[in-house]
Amino acid sequence: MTLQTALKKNNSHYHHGNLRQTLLSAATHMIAEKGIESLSLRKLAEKVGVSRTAAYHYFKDKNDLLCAIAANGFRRWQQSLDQLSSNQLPDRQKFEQYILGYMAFATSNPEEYELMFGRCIWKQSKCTNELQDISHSTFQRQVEMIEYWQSIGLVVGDNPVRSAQIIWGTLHGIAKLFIDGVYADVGRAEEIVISALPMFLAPKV
Amino acid sequence: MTLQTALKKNNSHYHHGNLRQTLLSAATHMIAEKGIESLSLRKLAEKVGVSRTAAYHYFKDKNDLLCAIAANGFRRWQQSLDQLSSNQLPDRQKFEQYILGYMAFATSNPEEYELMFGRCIWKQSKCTNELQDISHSTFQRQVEMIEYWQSIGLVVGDNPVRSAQIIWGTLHGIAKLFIDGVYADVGRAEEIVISALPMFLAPKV
DNA sequence: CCAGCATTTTGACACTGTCAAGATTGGTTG
DNA sequence: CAACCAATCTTGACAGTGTCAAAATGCTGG
Repeated sequence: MTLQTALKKNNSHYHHGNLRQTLLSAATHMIAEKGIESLSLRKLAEKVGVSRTAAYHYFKDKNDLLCAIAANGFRRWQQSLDQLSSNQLPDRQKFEQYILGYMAFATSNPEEYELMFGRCIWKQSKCTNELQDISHSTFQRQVEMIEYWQSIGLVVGDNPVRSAQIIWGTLHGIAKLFIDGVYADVGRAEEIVISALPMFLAPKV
Repeated sequence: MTLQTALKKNNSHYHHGNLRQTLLSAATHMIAEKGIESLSLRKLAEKVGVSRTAAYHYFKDKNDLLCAIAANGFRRWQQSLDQLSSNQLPDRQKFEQYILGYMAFATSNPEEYELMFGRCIWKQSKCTNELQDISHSTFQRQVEMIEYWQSIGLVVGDNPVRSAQIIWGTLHGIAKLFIDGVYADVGRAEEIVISALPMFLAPKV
């Protein structure tokens, strides 16, 4: 195409250089803007200024690309957890921050969140090894955090895995009801999750 | 096509008679079998033995068809609630049955559940009036049930709407983690939700 | 300078949802 | 009974999708 050729003349490389990264971030932006289901490889390619099948050299599939985006999401969330772990707040506040942080992460990147925890990737069980690994280690880490909060008597229950499942389930459920549009007004999510907090805390002695 | 004509000769009607209902139940079965995303109007039409665009006389859209299926789901769930309301169990058991019933409904009709509460319909806010109405009345009803359980001191909290949101959120979250395949082994769902039950109950006086 | 390699493009295919226009039929009215 | 009408269903067509195979392009080491 003449347009494409002109564009390439301008940027002056047929070999893009870092196409994989470019595709990833463009796709991430498009998804955040218009939603997962309206991302097509062809529109993505056009946006990046490359031919429709160029992505196939870096990603096996469309699914493979989505997995990579989800993996990035897990990395970002892990950084959030790092930051939380390293601050000096008392445990009770830390737990509260964890809850609020989870909700904030989910509601401010709803499409990425959907990719990370939604049916789109997990249901068809076509999950990349990379994604498998990082998600597992994230889950593991959350269990450990809750295990600690439980061991010091902050959180109810005697089975840490079980408590983690329930707490995570609650956060996930509330987040999803908002993200998926069943509940309107995402602003209320924080409010709700704060109300739920006492439910998780062990009765004061 | 000769084949179609032959088939029609056999069944001997060009006018199907109750195509709408036939489409609905065929679609419901296909979805339950192969998942929402692998339902196409064309495959559905072929299965029913009708041309690809026949459905458009009864449903505005593919989305419209999905909404109708979801609405049926809500009707089924309301029947479950009817049955629950009309039995003679003590309140505590009734609440437990509600929790277990919700989980059973969700995990035994995962695709229908996804249609009822998932992003597919709600997110794009292209929800039928019919679906809007029946879902609203279902939500309302659940709030009323929880309001009652709260008024008799069985369930924690002082704000019934809020409690309903949280309890529903928890159930929804756990259900979805299984349905979407984040957690494997759906059999464990019931186990988990039973562990969560005490969390909802007011401390015994 | 050229061969080989990584990278990108072109062409093609099957599949999807959906619209407009035509074909077929059963029921109603004269 | 016949003729029309409205409901119902089909055909044709179009744009969009993911993906594969084969070709084209540019870079790099010998």
